[in-house]
Amino acid sequence: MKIATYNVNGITSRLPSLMRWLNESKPEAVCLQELKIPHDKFPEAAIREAGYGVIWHGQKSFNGVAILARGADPVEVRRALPGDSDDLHSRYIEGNVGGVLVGCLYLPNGNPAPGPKFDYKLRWLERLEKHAESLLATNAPVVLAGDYNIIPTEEDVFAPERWVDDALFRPESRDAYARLLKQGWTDGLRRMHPEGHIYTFWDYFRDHYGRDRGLRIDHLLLSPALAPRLTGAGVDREVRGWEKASDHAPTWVELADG
DNA sequence: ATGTCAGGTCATACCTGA
Repeated sequence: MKIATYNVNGITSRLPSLMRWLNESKPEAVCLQELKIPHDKFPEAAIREAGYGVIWHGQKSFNGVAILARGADPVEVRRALPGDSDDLHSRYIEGNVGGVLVGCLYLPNGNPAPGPKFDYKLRWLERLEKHAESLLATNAPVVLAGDYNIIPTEEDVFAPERWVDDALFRPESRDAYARLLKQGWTDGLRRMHPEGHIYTFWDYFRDHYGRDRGLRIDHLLLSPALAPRLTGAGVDREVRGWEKASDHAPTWVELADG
């Protein structure tokens, strides 16, 4: 099965591209981020007409996450990251798809750093680490997929020296990502492609896509029960070049039947 | 410093977030 993550940067603007990509790529499960739409305005009918069941958690203007499942309805487990009931951002949803527990996340950007937004990012990361640990303790096949807003290493950014003060590349962010891997999670893209630049995001500014000045910030982390089934991984980077594209490209892993 | 999207509003010009 193919499991993908795609930050759509506004599902209203991206609906035609999303439909085209679903039809061409036919992933079994998809995590969407940055829906940027009120919960009751989500285009559920269009998604279902494309052959996907869906659960989502919208929010006016910002954030918003969804899980799509081809020919089935995801079975929702939770729609918030545990650990702070006062955090009302729609940034996490979790559900079962085809025997795999899928956690769909949109990690806070955190800029400017330092500052309250960066503090929020670090608190969110602490909660994610705690929840990820509890998921590992179940020994279930789990994928934590989404826009992490973290550049894991210097290989994952076009000009690392320019990003040292950015919340996406600060040591605190990279260290948290490294701690997730140390827990036992496998970075699907890097496991299949250990060397070289892989980008999932290109800024709208200054023709970054045309000049391939990108970042790798969309990740799919596989639990030890799932990692042995990994057979492929990639980025549908041509989608970033389509008309009215998101600044992110769909990113995916392929898994053998369990 | 530059500059581009998307969504929203005390809207047709600015604001925030990214």
